[in-house]
Amino acid sequence: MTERTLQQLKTAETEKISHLDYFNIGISVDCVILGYDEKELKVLLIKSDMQEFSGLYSLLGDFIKPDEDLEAASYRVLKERTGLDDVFLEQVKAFGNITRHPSGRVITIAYYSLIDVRNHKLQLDLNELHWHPVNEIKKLAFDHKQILDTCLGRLRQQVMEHPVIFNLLPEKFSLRELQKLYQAILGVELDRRNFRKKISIKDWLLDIDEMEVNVPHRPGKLYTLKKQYRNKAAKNVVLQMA
Amino acid sequence: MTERTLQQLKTAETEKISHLDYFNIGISVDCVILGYDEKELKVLLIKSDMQEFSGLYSLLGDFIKPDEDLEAASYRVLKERTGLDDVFLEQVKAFGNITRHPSGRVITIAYYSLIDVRNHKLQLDLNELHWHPVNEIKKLAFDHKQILDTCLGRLRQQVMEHPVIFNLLPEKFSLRELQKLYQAILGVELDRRNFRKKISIKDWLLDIDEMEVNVPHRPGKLYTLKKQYRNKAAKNVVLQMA
DNA sequence: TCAAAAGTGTTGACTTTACACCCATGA
DNA sequence: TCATGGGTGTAAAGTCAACACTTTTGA
Repeated sequence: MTERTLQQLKTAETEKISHLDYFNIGISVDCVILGYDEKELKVLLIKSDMQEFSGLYSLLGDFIKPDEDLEAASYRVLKERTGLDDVFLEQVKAFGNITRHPSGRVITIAYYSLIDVRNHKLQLDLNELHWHPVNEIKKLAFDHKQILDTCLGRLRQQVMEHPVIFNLLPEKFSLRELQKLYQAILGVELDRRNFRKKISIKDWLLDIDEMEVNVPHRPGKLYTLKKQYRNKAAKNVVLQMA
Repeated sequence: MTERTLQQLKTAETEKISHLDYFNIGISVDCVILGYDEKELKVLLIKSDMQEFSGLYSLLGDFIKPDEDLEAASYRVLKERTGLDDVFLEQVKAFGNITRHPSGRVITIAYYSLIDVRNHKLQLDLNELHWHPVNEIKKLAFDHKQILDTCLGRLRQQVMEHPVIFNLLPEKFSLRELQKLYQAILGVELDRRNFRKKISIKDWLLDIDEMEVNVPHRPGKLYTLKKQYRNKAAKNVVLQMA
């Protein structure tokens, strides 16, 4: 870390003063913004600007404005950081340990978001904002590692029940790309034939009669998610016993 | 409603003044406290003391204190209302619509709790606090109907994966009681033989070599949940694709 | 002609469902 | 003796997992 960077850091004390309006209890949203780059699941992180967490990365978040819905605050964070506003976003849970924020009492509401990394040609280099492979993350500022893990757990839970994973892919994709993405999220190897069978039973995909181009092997068919499944809000899962 | 009751009601305005400390954004917890009385799943509700919701019932909740964990606040509400403190409690999600509370901006974090109704011989008659069959609830104060429905959905989701349902039963129970409880929660009829098979595979239960007494039919064996499953905190569900 | 992945079915193991009879108890 | 639920097994259907060969393309 350079001298210059050190001087720019806020302390918990200075942040507390600048956000004084919020402190009895402050409320924020934190977004686990996930993307996929053909190999790995990645999360968008920013270098923490708090001295207490110097050198660590943190999730993207902000305080909620008094006249702003929870979802609106999350969408605002997303829009500010990625330029995207038509994205999948789902609340996971609230985190509220007394000591989780060094500036004072801050309860945060965690969201996870799935975006197609090809859609944002944005200012990633600003603000030390970067994609990080989720599997390589050991430690984050605040309790953000715990938040990340909780959100990844929720994603794994949703992924076979609901067609949410497609938010991470471009509009047209091959079954190979889709399978690799499932494998990246679930952390398992899947049998190719069984995978294709399972997906075809779900009847989520539309065969658009196009083929891959510029692949160094036999091109596969391209598919797209059927329109009726392209909602950006998740539904509640209801499992049945019998 | 009597004249006397009307006079006691707070208005949003008076509540706003008395809770002024909390308002930029107020944060509360709301508890969906569920019990089971051998026939139905019931939820503990209190008659709303806000004029805006006069005649309606609401969940039990309170504002979070600045030095209090989210879970601690929920446990406090439970303890105050039921006298119980060793109960199952799990966070579901936060609700934060701008207009959800007439006194101002209040974000609430919803918990659901499972208790054995036989354990609390408490002051139910005070404060118009009563058990209500969940299936008969049409409308509640605030957005509490939505919160209730969301919590019930979460309960249904958890119930076959994790041994949480036993928190609603006395320590010793028969398989019939257990089956009826599953049916009440899931809203389905289950085949008795298949149910017993499925439960026995899970290996959650200990045969304590006692029989039901005072039943008007052949007494069934009594079981108890094995000690290793008797934790009061739920675990995250992780579903696997293959 | 090689490397890489596409495309495609079958079998056996396991899981789930549907279903019926006799037994023990209290009223 | 009747009503109620206890206790128990099997067969058929459905689902899931394992597995291999031929084809198409680009290098």
